[in-house]
Amino acid sequence: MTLQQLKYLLGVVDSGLNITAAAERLYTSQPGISKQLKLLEQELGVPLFTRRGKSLAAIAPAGHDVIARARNILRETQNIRSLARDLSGEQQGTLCIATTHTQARYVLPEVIRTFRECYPKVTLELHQGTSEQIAELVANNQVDFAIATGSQALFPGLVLMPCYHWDRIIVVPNDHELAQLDQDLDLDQLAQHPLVTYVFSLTGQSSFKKAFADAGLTTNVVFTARDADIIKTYVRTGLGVGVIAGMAFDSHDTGDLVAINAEHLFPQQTTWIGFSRDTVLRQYMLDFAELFAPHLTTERMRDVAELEYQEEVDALFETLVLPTREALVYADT
Amino acid sequence: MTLQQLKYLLGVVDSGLNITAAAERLYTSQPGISKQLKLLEQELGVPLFTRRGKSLAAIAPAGHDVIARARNILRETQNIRSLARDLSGEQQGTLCIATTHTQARYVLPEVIRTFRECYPKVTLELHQGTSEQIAELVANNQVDFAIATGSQALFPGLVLMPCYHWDRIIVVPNDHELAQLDQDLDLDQLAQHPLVTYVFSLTGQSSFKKAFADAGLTTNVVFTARDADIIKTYVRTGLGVGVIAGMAFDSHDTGDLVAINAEHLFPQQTTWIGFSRDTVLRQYMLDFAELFAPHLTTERMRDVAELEYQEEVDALFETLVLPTREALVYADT
DNA sequence: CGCGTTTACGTCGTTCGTAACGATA
DNA sequence: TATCGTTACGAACGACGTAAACGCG
Repeated sequence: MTLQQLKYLLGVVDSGLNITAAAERLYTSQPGISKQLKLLEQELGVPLFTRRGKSLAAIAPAGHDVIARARNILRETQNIRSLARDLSGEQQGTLCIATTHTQARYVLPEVIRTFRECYPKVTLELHQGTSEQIAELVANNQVDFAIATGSQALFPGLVLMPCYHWDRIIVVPNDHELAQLDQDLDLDQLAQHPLVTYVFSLTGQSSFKKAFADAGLTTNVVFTARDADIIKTYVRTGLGVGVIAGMAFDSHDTGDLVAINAEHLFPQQTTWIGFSRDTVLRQYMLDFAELFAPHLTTERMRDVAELEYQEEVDALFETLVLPTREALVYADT
Repeated sequence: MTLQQLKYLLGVVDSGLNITAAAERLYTSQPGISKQLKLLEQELGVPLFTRRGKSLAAIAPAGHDVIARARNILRETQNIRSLARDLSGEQQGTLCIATTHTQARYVLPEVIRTFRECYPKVTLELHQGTSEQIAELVANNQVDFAIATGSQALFPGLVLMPCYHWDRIIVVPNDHELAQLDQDLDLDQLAQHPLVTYVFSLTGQSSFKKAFADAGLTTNVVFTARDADIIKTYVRTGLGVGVIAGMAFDSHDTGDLVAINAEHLFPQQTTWIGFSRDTVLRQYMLDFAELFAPHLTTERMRDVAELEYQEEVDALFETLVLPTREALVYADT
């Protein structure tokens, strides 16, 4: 058994049991992988795959176990490398983040700008996707950090640390009747308008629906989108009243849109950052998290990583008063 | 980084930083290890050891981290091999048990006899030692099972499963005055005699002292030994009254010794068997445990291995009525 | 006939063990 | 001087890549 063999094994599995594809991904020759796979199976004395003709058809029962162990092993080799690089003062590396559109578009740019100044040699990889896609990346150990809001249930293997609170706002065109209101809006009024908001995923956005349901109101959601830019576009065309994340309204919108406070209408949201308990974080990763949420000090994160259960993590952060997003504005882009 | 390099690394560490010794243990040449170690350090860019002249003096800070990860990696390779061997119906292997004298001498022989009949090709390794020595072996992943009584605190990384209950008995020579008693002995009477019993370790034997202390009595322990054989020897010479584990009194003793029931004097003891949560157990290992304690079925053990905390394990077994040792007698040796 | 895997084979790099050297106590 | 680690070197092995053959859809 060799680390290479295990690496090849996972490469093949992650390429959909296509050896040729795996060879390209791993920058090596296809017969080489084929041979090493055979050697591994031979050494273990168990077929790891079921084959149809010459092709790999599926993962054999034994394969699943072996693959899971192999992932642990390769993760630990990565951990060793990370440890060593950090200790030798190496400033190069990769920071891989999976996050939602809102974070990627409205929150992270400034954080990343600062980060790049501190660590110009670190390659940044930013994956934007739905909560489910983020969870997928996390499950395969393909990202260092996941940043999202709500939907904690999707990330069982991660340590989730709350970063800041935020509230929704309502956006309407300048000339909309709601723009003229001189008192606080209430849910009744809002429910009388066609609404444009985020796609209802498992992202905890159901708190949107719930707010109306609790008030005994029915809503008329005429359009949903994944990101605030599209919502704003349709709000501008007069399709309806937009409900978006507070930080998604910026100075460029003030010309033709008006933001209306909705703190009192919907529950506060919490954005968190998560990482895998069994992955070693490089110093620059910890520093990134601290840039993103200043209360996430290196020390605190290392403490948190030792905890076994998410409940303990939550308990630790419960005593902290989290800032709201507004309090964290790094600069106005 | 190679699995070999990691294996060599651990070999050197486990040989007290002596490369020559590691080479012998690993059945390879000493320069080979030397070179691979250097290559590893070079690849990682961090010294893993501090050197005094040419000799390895100590493990560098980076080394500790790397070594810990390397142990995880090698454990997982072992797990892969175990899985594969089991799935391919291989009946060969090694069963390594660390246990106390009482178990090794009075309980295990019969279990092992049966086990060997079922699995003649499995090499048995039995290490006898104090609780602390057993804990040491366990910590280094050198045994599959630990079997002991009490002292659960010494084994934080293990899943401990209770096997059976037992009580102490009192042994005296045939002609001793206590041998003539026709009623139950009480602590008062016992305290008036010089006592011979087990060494007080952390083995939970303190319940011995505690029983007397709770009754407001002081004892006169004139001799302690690690094993019942020695205690019985000194009891025969008239040194004092022996207090030993019930199963340590067998038919060979009936000629010149008398056993007196002491169930009502001291709390009941529980013997457990423990294994590491992150080690894959071969089928024959599970079968051994079941031979040792019939309620430890394969299914139950696999369930228990999934639990994160010992408290959950305890809870699961709490609902079971454990047998006493006597109920488990396999045969009289 | 194309796609993907296996087989065959030559090349290259690496590991291994022996032997000699160096350093340390 | 004895012990232990490093360096040097030749032999053997193993991995890799190219090229060709094979099976399957």
